[in-house]
Amino acid sequence: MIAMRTQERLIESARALLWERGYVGTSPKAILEHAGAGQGSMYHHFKGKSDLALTAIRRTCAELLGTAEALLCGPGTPYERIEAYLLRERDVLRGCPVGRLTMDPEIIASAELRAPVDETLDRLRERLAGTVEEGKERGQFPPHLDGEEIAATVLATVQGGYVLARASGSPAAFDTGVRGLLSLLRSDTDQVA
Amino acid sequence: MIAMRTQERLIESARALLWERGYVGTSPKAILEHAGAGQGSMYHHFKGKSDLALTAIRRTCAELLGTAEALLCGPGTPYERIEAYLLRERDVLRGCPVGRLTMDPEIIASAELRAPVDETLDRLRERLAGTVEEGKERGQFPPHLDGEEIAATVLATVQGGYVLARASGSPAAFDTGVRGLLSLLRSDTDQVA
DNA sequence: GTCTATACACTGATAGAC
DNA sequence: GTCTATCAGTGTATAGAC
Repeated sequence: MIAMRTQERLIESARALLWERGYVGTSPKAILEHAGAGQGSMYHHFKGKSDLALTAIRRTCAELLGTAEALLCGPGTPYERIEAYLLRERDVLRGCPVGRLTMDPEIIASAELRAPVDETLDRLRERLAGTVEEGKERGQFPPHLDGEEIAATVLATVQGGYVLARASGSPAAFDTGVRGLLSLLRSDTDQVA
Repeated sequence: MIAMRTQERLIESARALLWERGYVGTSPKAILEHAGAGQGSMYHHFKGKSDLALTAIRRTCAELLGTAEALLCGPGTPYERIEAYLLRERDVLRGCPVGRLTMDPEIIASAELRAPVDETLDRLRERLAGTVEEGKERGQFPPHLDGEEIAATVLATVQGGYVLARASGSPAAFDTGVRGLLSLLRSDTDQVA
């Protein structure tokens, strides 16, 4: 945080605290202390808490979408790309920095704050759905599977995996759920390139 | 709330607010106002906010577990029971009253508050795993599926379904994810009683 | 048992000095 | 741009009257 401008430190501090404590659980004071800034700085660069949060959330969403799309548009067969997305390294116990926001009452109550979250998960679903459809065309997945449905299942398994892991205090439950999903997808996979 | 004793009204008010706003987002004042009680009542019946929350959480966990086990131990084949659990009526946009607590930093930071959440989701997984294993014995599911893994996948799909639904502001995403999961389970199902 | 009164820190925001 | 000072309201908890 040392070599950043104050505005930048505020955004990064807000991102970290929103991930850890959510919107309701994050106070301007906590952000300012984390950023090493005085009370007035935030109100110079942003209209208030929600304005700073919106900037932070948009950046987090963009980053997450970039990471996921890189894997889903990368090399390999459709199954392999979905597998890569599911098995990618994650800080499981911290939860999903985007998904966790959906449990925050003030994020859901604000159309503006919810919008980037909605858009991010929606694009991820589209990308996953496209990958499944491509797998069907290539004969890797059977035609009776629905791309949109499987996409939602894959994304839900990931988001719910975080819930199970955090409840148990261990990443194991996340991995177990993912392995189960992969075994179901493999059952349907003709091992064809 | 009219015919209840004050203590009971406090617990039910805490349950409602914890579901809607989480632990961090729920203040004693809000609980007292919702319950129509004065400031002192809560501190007569409970040691403080966390003590009341613990009582409320335990009751919510017991209720959820009861509902789920009734379906998973009910009539029908293993597949049908899992289907009944997945398709049961839910207030999807409100989220899971137990699962949402895992995104609360103060619940996770407290071993005492996290314990009932952990135990509830763990028992649910065990019950689901047993159901899958039973399906394997009966020849309804193929032997290569792992009961524990599929149980985690099923539970994660439900928990993650809430996330997708709340993000999009519509229950549709939950249903889509569940349909995808059921289609994967059916692919592996020999339609045998 | 339930109430009001009170305490003290924190919340989100503004004013104005530098 | 950043700071300190200040504000009205809220958060969690206690004291003590009834």
